[in-house]
This record gives sequence, C-alpha cells and structure tokens, in this order.
Amino acid sequence: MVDAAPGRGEWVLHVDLDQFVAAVEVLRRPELAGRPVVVGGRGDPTERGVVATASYEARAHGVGSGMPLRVAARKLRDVPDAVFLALDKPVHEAASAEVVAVLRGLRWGGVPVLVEVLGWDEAFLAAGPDHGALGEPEELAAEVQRRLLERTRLHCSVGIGDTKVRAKTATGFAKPRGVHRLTAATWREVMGPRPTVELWGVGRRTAARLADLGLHTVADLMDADRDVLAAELGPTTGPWQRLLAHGGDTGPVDPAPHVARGHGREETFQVDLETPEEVEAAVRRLTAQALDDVVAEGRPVVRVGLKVRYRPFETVTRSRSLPAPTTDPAAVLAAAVGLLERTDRSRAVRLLGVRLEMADPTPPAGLSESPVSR
DNA sequence: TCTGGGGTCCTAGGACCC
DNA sequence: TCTGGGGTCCTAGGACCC
Repeated sequence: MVDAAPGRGEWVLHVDLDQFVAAVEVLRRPELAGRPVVVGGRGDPTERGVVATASYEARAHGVGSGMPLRVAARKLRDVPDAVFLALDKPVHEAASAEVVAVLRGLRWGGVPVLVEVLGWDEAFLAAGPDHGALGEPEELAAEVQRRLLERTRLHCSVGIGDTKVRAKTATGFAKPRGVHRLTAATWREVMGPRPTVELWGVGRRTAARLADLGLHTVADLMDADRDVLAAELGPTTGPWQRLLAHGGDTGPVDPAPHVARGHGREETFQVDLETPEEVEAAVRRLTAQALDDVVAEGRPVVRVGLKVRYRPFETVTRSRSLPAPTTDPAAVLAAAVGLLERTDRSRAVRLLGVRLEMADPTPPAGLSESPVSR
C-alpha cells in the first residue's frame, strides 16, 4: 500500500548520529573501541560536570547523557576498562562540520535534498514531490547512512515521517544504526499508550502538570479538551502540546542558516566563589568572552542577562535592556556588572552565566524589510 | 545522585502610553 | 466620585532542547 506523506506532500527525514561525541573519540583512538567511554567536562570524574555522551558499552552500565560525572563514575566503579575523556570542542565541531557537508551534498533523483541542521549531531532532511516517483524514503535513508559511513566513518539512525515531529520521534525507534518510519497512519497505535514525557517538547515538569489534569498517556493528551489545555497551560502552550501529541507539525524543513539571538558564557566553578570581588571578576571575564562571539557577528547588544547559582542549590536570573544598542565593550561590561547589584552578594556562588542578546541582523541591502513577520 | 554549557521560546505581571 | 480599554515594552522566571 502506498503510504504517501499527506499535507505538504513531502517526506521528512531526521538524521541522528549514534553516540556522536564518543564515536568521534573512538575514531581518534581506535584502542578504545568496545570499551565503556564517557565524554564530559574536563574528563575528571571527581570534578563537577556532566556526561555529554556515553558509548553503548557505558550505557549498558546505566550511564546516560546529562548524568553528573560523579554518578557515572560510581556506576562504572567496578568496570576497570571504563574511560573518562574531556569534551574536546574544536574536534567535535570539525567532525560535525564534515557530517553537515555530507548531508548538504545529498541529492535524490538529481534534486538537492533540503537540510536543516539542529545541533552538533542532528539534522532534518526534506525530500519533496519535486523528486518525482523515486520510490520509498527508506532508500534515501539507506543512502544517507551509506554516505556518512563512507565519508566520516560514523554511524547514524534515521527517522522517517510526514512531519518533523513524527520523523524525530521515529528516530528513537531506529537507534542504533537503523531506519524507522512513523506517519499519521501509525502514530496513535505506536505513541498513544506511551507516557506524555516521551513526546518531543514535553519534559518532566510539563508531564507532571498534565498528570495533575489526569492526562498520563499521549492518547490522553491527543483527546484532551483544547480549551482546558489553553486555560491550564497558556493560550499558546496548551494547544501546542496537544498538537505535539498528535505528531504534528512545527513547519517545513528550513535550510536557511541559523541566526543566533544571542551568545552567552556559563561556568560552574569547581570551588564556589566566596567573595563579591571574585564574583565580579568572573562576571567581567565571562562577559568579555561572550562579547567575542557578539563582535564576530558585528551586531550590537540590546540586552544583558545574568544567571547566578548559589550554594545551596538555587538559581536566579536578572536581565536588563540597554538604553541603546551598543557595541562598546565598556558599556556592556558595566551593564553586566551592574546586574550584580540586584543579586545577593553575601552568598557563595557555584555558577555564573552571562547572556548577551543581539539586535536583529540588518537585512541585506536592496531588500526591503518584510512586512510579514513569519 | 547532584546536577554542563550552549541555546530557544513562552508566560505573567507591571509600567507606561494614548 | 470612580475609574476604560487597547497596546507595547520590560523584567523575572519557567520549561525545554541538544
């Protein structure tokens, strides 16, 4: 039977590299193949830090992404060949760029495939009706896997769907190294009985709020009353969660380069900062680092934000719009330091974050500003 | 168990303006 | 006396993602 993608009439593929960061490390050091590899922080499991990626061998011992390194170390205590490695950002960015280049070079039926990069190790692909009668999307998925392995020696999993949400969700069933298709025709049967937290965009908190409303499964949320959801979760968020539960939409695959809203720097200190002087010096350093990224884009700063995590564990944020957009480092530094006046300067600080929001990029000369906002 | 660092988007409430 | 309604901007904070 023909299971054509409805609506836009195109297939969405979600490509997700398998254990990306750990796989890159194993390529650099083939002797690590088959061993439990944990990448995160500075590679010292006695430090504050979390797991960025764990190899499948490490996952077999219960180690997972986002887990504190100290917890991972405990789980691997009796595993002598386990290895902890630092996150080597330049190396992983380079590997990511190779992956993206391969994806952007893909053609199907002689027509370029649209690519929307999601992060270091993920992308959506769109293969539309313009590609003609080329057969099943699984053929394109297999081609993606073959070319990525050939060019980068990395394995990936591919989800196929008729929306981004269904493609992304399908990838979860494809891992590792597989291909899985999930469409409107099969969504309710597959996802309906599962807990809402398994939906993309529904986290622990939202799942708890939904549970308070008696909505425990995806099917519960699919069938929930729109008005009740809007009243309980907000006029946008409520209906949005219901749409997610149905597996739709989040729009077309967008190949346009990502334009950052801002840049930031965040640091968890191995030893808490005890004095206001130490805190202010750290704010200045982090602000200067974030400014480097902003200056590189040539866009002025319009807003400065500060995040402070105290001991014991409590996080506050402060922010301020600048009187006028500026590229003057002194003005930005002063604004960031000024936000400290609105924090409790007597408490020990374990994390500081600075975020600089930038003005919208200037449209290219010759193009009038679009009156349409999306 | 004890929680990174980079981001995005949404909401609520207050200030302010006409 | 008592007190509009619509709109925008700003700030703090929440939630989520990779």
